[in-house]
Amino acid sequence: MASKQGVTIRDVARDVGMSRQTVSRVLNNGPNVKPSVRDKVNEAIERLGYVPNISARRMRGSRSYLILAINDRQRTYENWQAGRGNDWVDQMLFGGMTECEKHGYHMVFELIDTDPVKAQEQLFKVISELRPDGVILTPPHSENTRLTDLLKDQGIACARVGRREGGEFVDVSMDEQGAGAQVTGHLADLGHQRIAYLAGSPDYGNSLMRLDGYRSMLSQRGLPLREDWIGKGDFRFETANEVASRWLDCEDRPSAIIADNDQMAFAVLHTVERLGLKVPDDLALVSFEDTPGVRLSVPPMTAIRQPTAAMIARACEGLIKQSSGDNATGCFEVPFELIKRESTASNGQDR
Amino acid sequence: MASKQGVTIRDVARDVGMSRQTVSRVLNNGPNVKPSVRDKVNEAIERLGYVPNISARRMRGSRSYLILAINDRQRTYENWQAGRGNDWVDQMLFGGMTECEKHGYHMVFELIDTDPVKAQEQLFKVISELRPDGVILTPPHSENTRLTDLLKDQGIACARVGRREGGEFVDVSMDEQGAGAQVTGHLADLGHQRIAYLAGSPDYGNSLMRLDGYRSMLSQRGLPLREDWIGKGDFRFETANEVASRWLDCEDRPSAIIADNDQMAFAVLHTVERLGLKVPDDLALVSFEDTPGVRLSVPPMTAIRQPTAAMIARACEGLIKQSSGDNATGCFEVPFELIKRESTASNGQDR
DNA sequence: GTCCCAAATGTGACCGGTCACAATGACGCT
DNA sequence: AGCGTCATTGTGACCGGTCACATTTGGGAC
Repeated sequence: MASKQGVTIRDVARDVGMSRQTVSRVLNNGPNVKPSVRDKVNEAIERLGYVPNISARRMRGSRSYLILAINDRQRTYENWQAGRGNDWVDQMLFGGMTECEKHGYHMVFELIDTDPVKAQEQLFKVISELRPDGVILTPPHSENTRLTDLLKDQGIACARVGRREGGEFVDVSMDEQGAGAQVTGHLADLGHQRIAYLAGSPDYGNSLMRLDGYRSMLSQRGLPLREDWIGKGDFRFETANEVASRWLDCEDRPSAIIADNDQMAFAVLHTVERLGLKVPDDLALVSFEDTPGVRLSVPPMTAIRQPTAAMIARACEGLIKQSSGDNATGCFEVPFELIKRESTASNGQDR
Repeated sequence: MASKQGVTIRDVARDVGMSRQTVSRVLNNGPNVKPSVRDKVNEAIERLGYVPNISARRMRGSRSYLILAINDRQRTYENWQAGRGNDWVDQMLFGGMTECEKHGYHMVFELIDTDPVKAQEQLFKVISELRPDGVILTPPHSENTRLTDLLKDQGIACARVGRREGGEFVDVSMDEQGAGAQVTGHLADLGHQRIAYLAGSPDYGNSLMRLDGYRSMLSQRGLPLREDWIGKGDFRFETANEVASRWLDCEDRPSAIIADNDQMAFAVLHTVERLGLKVPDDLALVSFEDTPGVRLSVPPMTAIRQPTAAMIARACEGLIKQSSGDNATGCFEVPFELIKRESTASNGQDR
């Protein structure tokens, strides 16, 4: 049959007439290797098709070359079951892999429960088994201090997506306030003066930051701020529907609505349809979440694209640096993007 | 700081006053362990919080407890970049993890290039590093014989998604022909008698199988088969647009269209809109691909949901069995689902 | 030429499990 | 009691790398 294990470091060492350790030094870019030897070893590695075995590396060595990405099981399940259409993991994979590859790392994805205690048990098991060099926590687990404490205790580097404290972590986030401002500015640029904001939960920090951006941009552009046009939503379709109906089913209606997430944006679209209005002619619409549904709706919506891939890439970069000994902790912001689509393709000036 | 490695098998052995090997036997459900000893060991494992280290396990042992899932880099990139909204990896993760967890396995996702030679090099590198117990190839890599040959040569079990040969592989697919038939039957049940089929590429086997299903169901229901209502598409939006225009912009138009993928279904929707028609009142529409866009379009489309999660779960199950010694190769079909949504919510009888 | 120190290289142990095989114990049968 | 067989348990080696430390080499200062 087949050789279960191919070429080993000893084979390479024998080939070039050097010791294992010298080959190991070349592999790890260690110091004190004569350039000529380094070249000879590299040539032999190439020629023999030697690839170091990752399991063996982490036995005696301190690095495992694995980055573990944690996602929430319930959330993943719901997205899947409800067919809600989220490509979060797709983006994580793309962003993370691209970065990991550069450094010879691999990504393992794991689902854990939302319940903090269960989550801790599950994470403990996984990190004991795999001993990854770093763990990426995504919401809602980035908030779970049991997990961060566990990782600290086990001496495993940790990156948190959506937090901005830094300290001993690699915190990666986007500029929510700037996004709120930019969205509002975009609408103002189009001539809109009657811009409503359908907010998510006030318990959710990011939501408040966006709202801040909205407020400050309105005042910066000298536009009126109407408190009755700041809708108290809860990220859900139904609630947003009610608010949108109240706003739109009257003469004194806004010319643009900013929705805090995709579900609420859909709700607005739904209401608009029901009232016989048209997007973007009668109403400009922007979503704060660029999920597939938002991109493919009729009409496609202008949206803030959360830089998931870039955030995960940044997290990986930090964790890998961290495991190489460099201190890479801190709080990092990744640039977001405003994707302009048809839902804001009209001119707001004439209203 | 922290203890880099926690409890080892020797700690457990010492605790219960037995040898490492006995503990190992308990871990692996080996034979010939006295029940009382087994219980005592399990209790100690629980109490000490012992979790076997996966890297150490695969050193001398033959299993690595890793399943490697291969996705196409370009495809993933395009889905991401174009914002096309595919939740393929999300579903893979959900299906794969759920199965892997049961058996103490982990999933590693890797992206490789479409080019067959590069793909082979990249796969070689990854399997040399990780030595996974099994590899799942997804399209288009399930067709690449360089990869399957490599895996055979290296003695690594291989599952292929979307193929149906079996042999020495774990081939997992869905019943495309049945899906074609069921979709057609669903429309016939609603009273539709004028059902058109917008086919993808004739080079693509699955596409032909669906078409077969369409044909046989039409004849089974005694409905007319019009060759001019079998549109030759290429899975792309533009081409489908032309075909749909030709069909719909006349009096003698179909009352229902089946589109071979989501892009073509969107194209039909687009054409319908342009012509001032309505779905589902003037035309029933079904997509053969249940991507997020399809679920969230206006109106939401009836579609065949490709059982991605279930197929990956099945693949994992097969690979894990295979690495336990059982022969689990073969050709397996996973049940698909017809998701009925608004795009077929009208009665075709009155046409 | 000699000495010294740094650069370059080599050696044995070790990481934490599993394998192959040896050793012991228990039980039934003649 | 003696013996064979099978169930149960233990022992040393080993997987393929890296660590810590030992050893050799090389080049400049004296």
